[in-house]
Amino acid sequence: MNLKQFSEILNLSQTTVSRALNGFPEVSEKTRNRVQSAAIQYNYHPNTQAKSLATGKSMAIGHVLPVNKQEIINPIFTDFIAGTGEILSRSGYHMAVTVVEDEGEEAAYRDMASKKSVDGVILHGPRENDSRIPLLQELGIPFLVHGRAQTTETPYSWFDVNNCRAFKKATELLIDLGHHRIALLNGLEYMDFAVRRRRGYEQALAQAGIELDPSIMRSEEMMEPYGFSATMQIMQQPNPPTAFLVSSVIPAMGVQRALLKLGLQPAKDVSIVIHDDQLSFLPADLFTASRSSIKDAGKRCAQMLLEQIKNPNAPPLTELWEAELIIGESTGPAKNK
Amino acid sequence: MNLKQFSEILNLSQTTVSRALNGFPEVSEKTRNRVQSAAIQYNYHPNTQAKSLATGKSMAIGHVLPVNKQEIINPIFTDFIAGTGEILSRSGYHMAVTVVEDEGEEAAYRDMASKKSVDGVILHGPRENDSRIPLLQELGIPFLVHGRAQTTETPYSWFDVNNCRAFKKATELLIDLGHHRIALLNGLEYMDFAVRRRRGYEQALAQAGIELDPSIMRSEEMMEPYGFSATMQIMQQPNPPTAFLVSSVIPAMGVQRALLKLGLQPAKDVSIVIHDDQLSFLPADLFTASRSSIKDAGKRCAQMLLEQIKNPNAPPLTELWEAELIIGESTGPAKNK
DNA sequence: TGTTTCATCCAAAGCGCTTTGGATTTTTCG
DNA sequence: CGAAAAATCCAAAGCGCTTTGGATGAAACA
Repeated sequence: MNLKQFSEILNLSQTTVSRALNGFPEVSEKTRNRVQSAAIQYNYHPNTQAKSLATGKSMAIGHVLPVNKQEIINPIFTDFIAGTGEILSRSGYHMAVTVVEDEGEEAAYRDMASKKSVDGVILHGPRENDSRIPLLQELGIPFLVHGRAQTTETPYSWFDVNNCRAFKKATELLIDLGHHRIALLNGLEYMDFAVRRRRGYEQALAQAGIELDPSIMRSEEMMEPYGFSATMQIMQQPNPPTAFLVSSVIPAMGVQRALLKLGLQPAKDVSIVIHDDQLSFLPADLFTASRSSIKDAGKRCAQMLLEQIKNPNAPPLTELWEAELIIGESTGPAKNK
Repeated sequence: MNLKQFSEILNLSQTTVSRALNGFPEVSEKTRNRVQSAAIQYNYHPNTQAKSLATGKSMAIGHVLPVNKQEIINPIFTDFIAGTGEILSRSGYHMAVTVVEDEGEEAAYRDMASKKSVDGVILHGPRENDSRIPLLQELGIPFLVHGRAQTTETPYSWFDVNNCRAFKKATELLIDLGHHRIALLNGLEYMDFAVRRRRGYEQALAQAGIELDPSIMRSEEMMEPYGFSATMQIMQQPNPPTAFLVSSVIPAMGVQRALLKLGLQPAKDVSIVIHDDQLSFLPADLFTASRSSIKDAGKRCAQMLLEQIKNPNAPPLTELWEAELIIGESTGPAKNK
């Protein structure tokens, strides 16, 4: 059923029907009600493409997901879009997801711009210096960065969690518990968030007068086997740490597996603090954690992007959330030697 | 830049340019080359909406993701779309992802049909008797089910892994190793795949003359804490099992955590066999597993759906893959009492 | 040379919607 | 009651593309 047919049923012009459905004031309440209930009755929805073509808005926001060399997509993405999707669908938007190999990302954005296939974009996983930001600015697509890029100085909109502070506090907690050798299992340190996390860790150690020891610091993609093997290795070195600071629940599962395998009890023998993205399928209360919901982040990102699409000339929006420090069962006082 | 402007640059009609770009034979190779290289030079891409409107194809395929009461989206979705997306983008399609609350799913499909916003749909997580299948048939949207629905008898296209056989073989493996008390940690048993898995387990036990024992069988959403708590509970019952058959790597991580915590060694004290969807961020070789790549499934589903969109009157396509049984480090002979 | 065929290109009609500018009807008020 | 103002509705132009049904010119043939 298209507008023409639908308006003939109602004995109204296409104009009036369109206006009635889109909330314009030039139509009486009586007519509007009649139109709206008929739309439900006949299950009439305007054709998406035609509407987009006429209005120039695609009513879609894009996610470009790079599949990296290891062929994995970051699993937090699932939770993120659960949040984003909820907000967007409430506003009549949908999500256009494009999966690309790492190098194809720029082409994907150019494509979107040229085809006018999305009204805005959420940028994932910003690097310290991220070329996608100037690209999107050049292309004129409204976008919101989930995270930040340190070295980019032209202003842009972002939403981030205070990773530096979160890790500083987490480290301080461990220090207060008497830990002096604290291992850091960080994410890949070309990612902006990982750099900030490391900085927080370093600041806390410096304040306490503890020297950095690269032999108990690692930086890799946040997968379970990474946590396991790093822990096995680090714990079998001379002078092993008494605590681990881990960048995500996923490698933390590996840390725990390693400790148990080594006959060590979490909390009692070795403390663990993690940054917890609250992945819904992994245990929540197991670890002491700086917690920050990825799903809520998704929601907020969607809201901010929509706001920006609405008034494109407003200055960039930025928002920084603090992580909450949650004491779980994975920390305890350092054992005296 | 739109077609009009672009064709003026080339001193050609819009018709000729459109035909040159879309591979029609009525245009000389010389002209085609000229047009194609100019398209690259000026970064001309046809407007998506206009093209869709004119052709009647949206060049999009839809995923509807229900967020369940626990507010989680199945994490295997990430790996699945990594596969799907790769195939689709190669054919010029993109993915439209809609997140809905459980009840909103039907409305989401009706919406898609009425708005003509997608050319096809991939249906996730079929129930034993799934009302979405007749709905999509009624709406006339081409669709492919990832999985099957036992009790639906009108034919439809599906792709599935032989869950029954996989679990039968896995159970037989354990039996051959001398295990007679085998716990089953299944997924939610209103899901079709879970029913089939249970059936495989039951068949193997029956063949070996082992009676079912509901006290060592569980059925829940496949999350890590489920594996942990079920294992703790089951192992502390009288006459605990010597082996676990687990529906996914995620709860299996919990099983392992529980065993280690109880001071039991996987493989040596208690064997574990899992069904492994090869989630890229969890350990792969840790477990003996019936393995089947979710990403490859995503690829194949995309291909099948595209084929179906191409010839809509062809009979439904179906494909059943066998899982591979991989011997890992989590199984060993049953201990003699 | 005049007639047929190809090869090549084009003008214009849609696809289903929004929106401008105007027409028609109803209400208001001196 | 008649004119002006307000309320309500409509015809038609466009959004940027594809595609039908010709038109045009070059090559082929007799």
